[in-house]
Amino acid sequence: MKLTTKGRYAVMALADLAKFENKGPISLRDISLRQGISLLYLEQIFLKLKKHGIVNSVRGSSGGYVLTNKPSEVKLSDIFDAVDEKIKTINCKRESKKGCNGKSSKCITHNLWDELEFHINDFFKKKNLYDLVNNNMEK
Amino acid sequence: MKLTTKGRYAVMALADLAKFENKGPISLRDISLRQGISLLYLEQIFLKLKKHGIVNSVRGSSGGYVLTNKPSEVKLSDIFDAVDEKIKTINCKRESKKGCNGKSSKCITHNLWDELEFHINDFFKKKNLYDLVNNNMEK
DNA sequence: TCAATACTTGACTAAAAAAGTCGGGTATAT
DNA sequence: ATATACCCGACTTTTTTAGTCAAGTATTGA
Repeated sequence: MKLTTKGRYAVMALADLAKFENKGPISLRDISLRQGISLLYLEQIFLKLKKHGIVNSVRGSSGGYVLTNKPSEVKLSDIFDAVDEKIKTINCKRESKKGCNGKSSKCITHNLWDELEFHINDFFKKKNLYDLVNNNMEK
Repeated sequence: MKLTTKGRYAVMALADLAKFENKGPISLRDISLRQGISLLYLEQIFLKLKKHGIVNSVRGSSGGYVLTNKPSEVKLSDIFDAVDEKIKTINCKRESKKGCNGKSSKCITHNLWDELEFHINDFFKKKNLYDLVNNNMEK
């Protein structure tokens, strides 16, 4: 069980963005250098972040990206959502073999995965970019 | 972010074992049929479970596997451990590029991943096979 | 005894997903 | 007008996961 780089990079990049918020648009090039993430990969990630309204872009030279909202309003769960970092623990459904067809006759561990999913999502819903940058990690 | 089948299958199979505990050794063939998991794959998984002392084996016909300890004493974290389903969220270390070399100068999100890891592990430490089989999921 | 059952082990392979690249754009500030 | 930087789809490589195979060994029951 692990996070993909996409999710991790997205959070790192946005934390970087939050940190330098007051400097106007930040170019991906800067983030790439500071965080050691491939520029081309970052472009891919920011495309998604933009589509989901988490960042806005400014084109042209001296352009870059800015956060749409205040860091304290950006939940980490929103970020993971945007880059398709889903918490998926059940694929019982695929195996039509035994039990777990959704409604009745759930497989023996079904509830467990449901609960885990909730537990993790809950964790990310409680954190925002402001917490991250200011190291407010005691929540 | 997702669980691998190895971890899921291990839990499912052991829950099955716990359920039929009083019937003596349970063969992998039975588990395979009941849970719809490939027999050959189960063998691989149970090898690991045995190495980690979670199950014992009885050879020969009418042999099979039994739980070493009572279901209530088998934490899910032990199971995941045994089959290498690790919760690994950080690999900051690989990238010697920027920050996060362990001690000082941790990367900006280092604490976050640490905390997540703890959070998930904690979840699994609180659950055991008995809870699972008896659907004691409110913990 | 001997055949059937079931565990043991390492190596191998196929398939899927993740990670990252490429090429050719478009917009804008200086 | 030119350099900077976002935009976008398609592509390739790498890694991991999932599952198979072959060749065993041990034990029980008929």
